[in-house]
Order: sequence, then C-alpha cells, then structure tokens
Amino acid sequence: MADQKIPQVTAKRLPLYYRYLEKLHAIGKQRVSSAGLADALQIDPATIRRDFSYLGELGKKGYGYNVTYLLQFLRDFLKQDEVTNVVLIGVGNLGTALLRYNFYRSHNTKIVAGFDQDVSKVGTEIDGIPIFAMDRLSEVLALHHVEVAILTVPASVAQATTNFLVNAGIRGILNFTPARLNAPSNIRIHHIDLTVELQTLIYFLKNFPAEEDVNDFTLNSDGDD
Amino acid sequence: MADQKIPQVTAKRLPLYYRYLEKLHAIGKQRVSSAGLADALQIDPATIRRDFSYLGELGKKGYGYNVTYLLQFLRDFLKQDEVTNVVLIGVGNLGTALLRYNFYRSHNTKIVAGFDQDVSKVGTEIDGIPIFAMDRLSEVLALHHVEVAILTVPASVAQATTNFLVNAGIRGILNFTPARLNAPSNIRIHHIDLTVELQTLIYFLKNFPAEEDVNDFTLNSDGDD
DNA sequence: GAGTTTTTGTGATGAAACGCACAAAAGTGC
DNA sequence: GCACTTTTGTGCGTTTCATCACAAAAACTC
Repeated sequence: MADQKIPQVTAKRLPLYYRYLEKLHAIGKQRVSSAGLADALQIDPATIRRDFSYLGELGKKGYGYNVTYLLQFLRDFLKQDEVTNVVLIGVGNLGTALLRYNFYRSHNTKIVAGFDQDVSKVGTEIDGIPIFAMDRLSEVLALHHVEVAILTVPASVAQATTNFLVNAGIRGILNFTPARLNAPSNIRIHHIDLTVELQTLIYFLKNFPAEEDVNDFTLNSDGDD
Repeated sequence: MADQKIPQVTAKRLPLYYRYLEKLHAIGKQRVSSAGLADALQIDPATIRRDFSYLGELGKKGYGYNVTYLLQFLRDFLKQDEVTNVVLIGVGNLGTALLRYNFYRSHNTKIVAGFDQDVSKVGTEIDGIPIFAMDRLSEVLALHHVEVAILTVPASVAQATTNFLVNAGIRGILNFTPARLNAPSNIRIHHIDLTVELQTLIYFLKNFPAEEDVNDFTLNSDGDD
C-alpha cells in the first residue's frame, strides 16, 4: 500500500529509524521530533522528515511524531513481524561469526542453516544452527522458504557458488566476498566489502587529515602535498 | 597532479580497480580497456574512465590502459606500499573473525593488536595477534603508530569506547556496531551495519521483486549511507 | 600508409539525493 | 482565547554522481 517508490537511500535509513524508535519506546518516550531523531542518528532533520513523507503524513505539526504510532507503522511497513529465513554459505571464520551474530533476536531475520563443503563441518551445529553439505541446499530452501543467502565463501569459488545458489532459487545475496558476482538481473546482490571499507577509510585519513564534519564527505584537498 | 578533488564514490571504487588490476597483472595481461574493466567489475565504462580521469590521463586512445602502469599508479596513489597498522577493539565473535581475516596478505593493512576487557582473553593470541586490556591502548597505539581502529564491541559500550579511542589518539574508526557514534568532526567514522544491510536487501526483495541493478555495492559510512 | 577500428577523455545532460527555508498547522502559556 | 512557540511537510535550489555521445587520437589492417 504505502510504497510507491521509495528512494534507495531512504529504504536504507528506515531500519535505522526503526531501531532507534524501538529504543525510545523501550524507555517510555511518547513523542519525538525530527530534530530529536536527527541528533541521535546524525542525519539532517529535513532528510528525516522527507523520508517519512514518502510513507505518508506520519507526524503532527507542532508536536512531532508519536513514538508508538511511528514504530508500529514502520514495523508494518518493514514487515518486521514476518520472520525471514536466510541461509549462510561458507562456514569459515566470518561465516561462523555471522552464524553466532544472532540477527534474529533484534530483527526478524533468522539464519536457518549453514552450508559448507568441508565434510568435517557438515553435520555439526553452530549456536543451534545446523551445517549441511551443499547438495542439501534445494531441500533446505524449500523447507524453510528461503530466498536470501549470505555468502561468505572464499572469493575463488564465489562465482560458482552464486550460480549454484541462483539455480537453487535464491533471489537475494548478501555478498561478503570481494568477487563481483555475475547473476541474472532479477537477482538482487548487495556487497559488503570489508577490505574496501577499511582501505577507503585509510585513504581518506591519509589524504584528507583533520577535515570537515564526520558526516561530510566532501573532499577538497586543501593543497598540502 | 593527482589529487585535487576526488569524489567519494570514486575513492571507494579505486581499491576495486586496484584489486582487479592485480589479478590481470598476475595472469600476464598487458592492457585493458574501460569496457574490459566494466565487464569484470560491473561498473559502467564511462564511470570508470571518469574515475581515472580524476587521477590524470592514464590511458591511451585506441589502446586502453597499460595494466602494469595503471597498477603501479594506483599502488602509489593508494599508498599500497606503506603498511598501515590498525587495532581491533572488542574480541567477540565478529572481532575474532576479523582478526583471522588477514587483511594484511592482500592489502597492506595489518591488525597489530586486539583489545578486550574480558580478562580471560587478555594475554592470549589469535592468529598471532596479541590481545590486550584496554588500559594498554595508548601504549600500543604509540608503539605501532596506529590511527585506525576497528570497532566490534557490543553496541551498549560503543559510545564510551569511542570516547576512549578518540582520547587515545585514534583518528579513524570502522564501526561494526549499530550505534551511531558521536565524535569530534576531525574523526572519520565509517559504518558497516550488518543488520541494516541484511534488512535492506530483504526489503528490496519483498517490495521490488525482479528489478534492475544487480550491482549495488553501496555501503554506509555515516552520512554516506 | 590510407582507411578502418578501437578507445580514451570530457562536455553536456540527466537523475538522485540533500538540505534550506517557509507556510501552515498544532501545541503551549498566561 | 489570544499571542507565541514548535514542528511538520514540501517547493525548490544545490550538490553529487552516472551516463550518453562524440571529437580526437592511437592502433590495427592490408
């Protein structure tokens, strides 16, 4: 209903709002203004109001936003009451950490199974999550209605694994490998590239020392060097 | 010559180019065109050419880019021959995985120490990286000239830890906690919010089935989410 | 070495997002 | 209930980034 066309950036901020509203609700706060949210989340208040305005007129002038109402609205909008099952492919260091990360408690996302080709891992459990061999994938996907996979395999097998996943019916991949994955255009892939993030941070530090606002990424190299 | 004003997005793509060029170089490829890079990296060739054009005229018309030259140029530009030491704060699941991740082999970034307040962890090593108590922080930072910290503590202590880090002289933070950190404006903070990434992926899947844009490697770094 | 092909670098245009600034509405105080 | 304050929702200018499209240059072909 609500969604016409929400800018991508907005969609990315909604979970942030949601999370903070949960916090406010937990401490019993009744109302919050865009300025209040802005302070806490370090997002411009106008941006926040604009974001909400895509969803409807959720606030009241001179008052702000009712925490409970807004929280409930976002919960519905983000379908936070439906549990989304996901699988994790590649039970290495990072994969294991993510299995233990427990997305479920705070967000209704549940890793229902891990997959690995290492036979010594198959059959074990990590934090109650069973580890299967890859050939059980289709079966598990069907059983738990899984459409999303977290990919934490070595880069060298990332593409082959992706092909396999797509074939098995996966529609969204959260890719932690540095590989650029090729997939049909209806498959949604988000990349989290840890080394790029680290390198970029270091690059900015080295090249633009002691500059503007934390939030501000304008890069003017005030001619030293 | 090189850096005047490089768009933030470009700076984020440079490590990508660098990594792929390394690969090309390793297999003995002499030249590459923006179209070739585009195919491999799933970035529009015009975007790639524009990115490089910020650094200078690195290609030759009718030829493309010389792999060795471009690689060397980027190596210099990204200061890939200098090792950057970083520390990791919070040796939990994720922290441990990152300690083992070995950024060093592929990129000249080295985690020289982990910190945790859990006394049972202090004094141990993970993959050869020693774990210290927080009160040794300043000492270690000074010894290894560290200015960057990876933050993998629980969200509840993220802000306090940040204050401590800033105080000790840290200038860049790669924040894996969901907390929005407050810090002086000269401190650079990049956020990697795993749950937001996962939730956003799921949101897009649920709401825009079968859409465009396989390639979305946006990550959030505070404002730049 | 003339003609054809490839490919860059960039001007121009478009698209997405940001954030200022303000009217309008609602709340607050006396 | 009147004056003042707060705060939203949004029109609009600005900024940032992506991409088209093409002249110019270099490379390739025969």
